[in-house]
Amino acid sequence: MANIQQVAQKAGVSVATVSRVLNNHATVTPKTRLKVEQAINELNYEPSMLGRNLRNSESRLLLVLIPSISNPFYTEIIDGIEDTAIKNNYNILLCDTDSNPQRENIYFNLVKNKLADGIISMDPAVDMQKLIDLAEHHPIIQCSEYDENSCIPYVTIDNELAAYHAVKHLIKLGHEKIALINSDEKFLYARQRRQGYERALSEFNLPINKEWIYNTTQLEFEFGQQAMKKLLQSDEKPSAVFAVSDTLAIGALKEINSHGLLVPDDISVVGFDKISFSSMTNPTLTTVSQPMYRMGCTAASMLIDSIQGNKVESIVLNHELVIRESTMG
Amino acid sequence: MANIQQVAQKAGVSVATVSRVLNNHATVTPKTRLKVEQAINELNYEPSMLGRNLRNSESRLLLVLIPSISNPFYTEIIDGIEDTAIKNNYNILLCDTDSNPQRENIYFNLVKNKLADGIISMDPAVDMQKLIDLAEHHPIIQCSEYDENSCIPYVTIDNELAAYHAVKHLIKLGHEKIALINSDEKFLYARQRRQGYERALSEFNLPINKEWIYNTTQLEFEFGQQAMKKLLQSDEKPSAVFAVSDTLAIGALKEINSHGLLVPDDISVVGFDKISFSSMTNPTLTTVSQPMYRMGCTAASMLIDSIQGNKVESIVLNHELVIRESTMG
DNA sequence: CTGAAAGCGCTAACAC
DNA sequence: GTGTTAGCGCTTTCAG
Repeated sequence: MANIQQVAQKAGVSVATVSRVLNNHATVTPKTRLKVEQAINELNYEPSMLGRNLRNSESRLLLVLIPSISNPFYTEIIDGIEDTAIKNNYNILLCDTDSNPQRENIYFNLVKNKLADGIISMDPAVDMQKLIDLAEHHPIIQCSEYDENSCIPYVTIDNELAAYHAVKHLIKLGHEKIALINSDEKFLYARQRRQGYERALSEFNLPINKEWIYNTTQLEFEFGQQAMKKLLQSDEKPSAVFAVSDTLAIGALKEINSHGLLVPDDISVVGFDKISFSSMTNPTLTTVSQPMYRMGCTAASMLIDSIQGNKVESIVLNHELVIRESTMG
Repeated sequence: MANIQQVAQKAGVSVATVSRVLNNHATVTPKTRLKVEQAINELNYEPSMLGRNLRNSESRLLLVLIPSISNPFYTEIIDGIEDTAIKNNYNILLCDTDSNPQRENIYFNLVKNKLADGIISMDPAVDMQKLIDLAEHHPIIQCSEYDENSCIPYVTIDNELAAYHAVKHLIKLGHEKIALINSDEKFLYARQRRQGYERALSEFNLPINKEWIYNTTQLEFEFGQQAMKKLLQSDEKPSAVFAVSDTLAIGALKEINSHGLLVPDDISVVGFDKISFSSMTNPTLTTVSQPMYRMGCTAASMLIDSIQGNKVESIVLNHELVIRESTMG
């Protein structure tokens, strides 16, 4: 692969001039510019980002940390991030951390080592202390998941309010025995959604029954099934279930089905995230929709802003309750 | 951020010695090594990959091209790639091409520009000519999808045989009216799977009915629904459906359901890929399982081999038919 | 408007 | 064992 030297030689100019042509520095005669462009074409030359980045100490690469590529929730957010990044002449690097600290470390090092300019973290299981340390010297944005105590900017929705709305919807339908399938409450969003759940119940003077609250360790379908199985064993069966993730809700749906019960006639179900599969279930799933694409765009804009040395403020976006068959008695 | 110079100065040695310590070149006195390590710690020094890569002209980054992060089929493959890459001290960069040639270009440039050492392409819609051109100077492996005429090495399964097995399974169950929901036959796997479908029918002297063959333009659920809708309108309704992707099969399932028909009693359904959702549907889906994790591992090994200058041979792995409720009359 | 030259951070010959 | 130095490919002063 040719380098800038060879192009310069072929064009009969200096490397500086070639560089000027490459970077559109207006101060080049059309004639020399033409010569250089010809040489570039003939040699099939492509500038090396490595040299450029080393010189400019920037990589124009953004890291996006996701716990697992298999969670469909992230799909649209990433589209938003990617579109915005490309628009600003950045590229993104998807980092599947698997919630594994060792992998996490690798990606953090990419930033420390100047191979990436900043990070958008969407991993709820991220090592917060390390992220905070990194944020001292490098631009970092949290997306969807965040830490309220750190001063790392974030973009998210109001999880408490969203959960409140979901549960209130069930109450308005006449449900009084509403179960909660929550994920691990070490995650902030899990704690917030539980608060919303409890607030809705309290507001309508419904008791909070511990037997109807189940915490899963993970978000895969199977954990939703397991949770539902347990809930169906309780002394008094709930008549509705709010799951903090569509994947869990879909698992619950499956379990309810396999017990010969009907949704929503016997039990109503509400999920969270509006993943694409949620309209393929039978019945289709009522769920809380986050503005995922916009969330991604916002996070990317914030990160790029931050890279360019600007101060950025955290943002809370609006959610929306999507009512479908699983709550349409 | 400190650089190697400052470390050398602080430790009272030369940069070469620091470099030796960093790269574990045994020829360093324990005493000096200690001094250097101390300086590294005090300065919080992290070597810059940019400098290192420029010097070594390698990035130890592998590009993985996927058409869309939302297709669950790729999840496990990527796990395999990632594990193997990390084991060999490489990192991977997930590239969501969206089957958009412009994005594709960006990623190709990363390789040309030495920011990545090689590519694993899983995008069936990739611009083959460009890929072939790139492969002349850069290590490239095709995974799952491939071009039979290029000499780019690939790892895949025998799609024709897999489809043959799936359809034969339906025939053995007594089905004679078997529909095919295929994707766009500009893709090799689509052509191969159709061949397998036709071979099975021919072998049992079943006619090939054009009305029962439907080609979708995309793989999302909705396209499976649409296809099934069309098939249910045909003069003679099929009694079984083979879809070349689980996502399509799930869409078909949904459509059959919403017509008040039962699977498998009225219509049996077979999918392809064994994505995680396929066990969450009602009924669970019979499907063809590819050894995805191993496929990913293999692709990564081949790529790394290729980067290290070795010749690599294409590999065909075995598939497996997973029989579940959707064909258990 | 263009060229010469320094230097980004690092590694590997080559000396000593 | 360790230091000196050239150079990876590029951009950007500074002169002219």
